[in-house]
Order: sequence, then C-alpha cells, then structure tokens
Amino acid sequence: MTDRLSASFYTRDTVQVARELIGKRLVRLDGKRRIAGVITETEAYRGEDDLACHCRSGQTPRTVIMYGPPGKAYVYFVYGMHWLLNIVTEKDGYPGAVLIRAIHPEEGLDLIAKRRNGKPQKQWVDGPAKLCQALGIDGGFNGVDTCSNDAHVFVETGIEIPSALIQKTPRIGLEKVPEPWRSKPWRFALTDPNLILRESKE
DNA sequence: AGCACGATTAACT
DNA sequence: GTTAATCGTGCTC
Repeated sequence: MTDRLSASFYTRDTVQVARELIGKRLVRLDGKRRIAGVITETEAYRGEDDLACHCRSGQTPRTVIMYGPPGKAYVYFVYGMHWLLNIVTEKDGYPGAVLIRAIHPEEGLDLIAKRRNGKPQKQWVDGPAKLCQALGIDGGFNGVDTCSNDAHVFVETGIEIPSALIQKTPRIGLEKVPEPWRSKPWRFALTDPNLILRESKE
C-alpha cells in the first residue's frame, strides 16, 4: 500500500492545492534510496489571465504540460542554468501548477549533501532550484505522472499544519509582473520549519 | 548582513 | 533581441 497523493488531490483550485501541499512529503526515489522531506514553501500559478504564469501566452511547447491532466510534474529551465519543479493542477484542459520552493529534508540526507557539494545544511534546499539540484531533478522529469506507482518523484501524505503556522505572501521573483498579479497572496510558507524538526525527532 | 551582478540557454516577441 | 517563477560570489557598510 502507498499513501501517495492521487490525481483527485490535484484536480482542484491551484491556490487551495498549494496551501494543502504544505506539510506533505516530497519523495524522490534515487535508485533504491529515498530522498524525502516535508514541503515548507509553495506557490500557485493558474490560468492564462495570471500574468505571472507561463501560460499567459497561451499553450506553447513549453507550457503544454500545464494544460494537461493534473498530477504530472512540470519541470522547466530558467536563467540559463536552473531547473524548477512544479506539479500540475486543475482539470485537464485548464492550465495550473504549484511550484515547490522548499522542503525540510528528513531522508537521504547524505545524498542531498553530496549533490549540494559541501554547502551548509541551511542552504541545501531553501530555494526551488537548489531543491531540484539536491534531489537530482531535471528536464527528464518533465511530464512524469507523479500519481503513477512507478514515478520516481511524488508526494505522500504528511503532517497536518495549522493555518496559524502558514504565512501567505506575494509570490517571489515577479518584480516586472503587473498588478494585481504581482501581489496576489499565492505563496505559502511554514513560518518556522523548526516546529517540524521537533515533531519528527519525537 | 545586505546588495549588486554575472552565469548561460531556451522560449517567446 | 530580450527576458526569465534563481543562485552564488564578491563587495561594501
């Protein structure tokens, strides 16, 4: 049995999914090893009218995944060197995705340390591109169905996080995006990830 | 501690 | 030709 999230979880409003992904567990199967951690930061991008969303220009070769069925990984390349991981949301045909910006690592720490090449632990996975580097996620994962049993990247059920501990803020890196989109409170972040640390140590 | 900038490529105008 | 859902380095205060 598995407690992997199914497509129905993602077949909903993107902002709601982004909120509920906080506290869930992101898992990467690396050979026989697991790299996993609690999701601590997400952002919602939805619809062609959202001028921060890649789909603002309609369906293109890059964005075709976002228009397809929910639960698939949307992995894209930016700034000439970074990969970013999203999970597609909303009904098939309506574009939306949640960007996974940060996790709290709990499994496979040695593999993360290795990929992050000697950086201090605080900088292992505290940004969307660092996260992808740490987990070994690149363009090869674009379009992978995370709900399928043989996917090597997926999300499991996790900890229930009270809303009081979740910060809602505008999305990051949208300096040139016009209002109201620049200021939409579609970023969700755990205020103090150390709360999770304490819980997991028991 | 905080800010500015260069890296480096694909997609879009 | 321009820009980008970023990161790491190096400089200044």
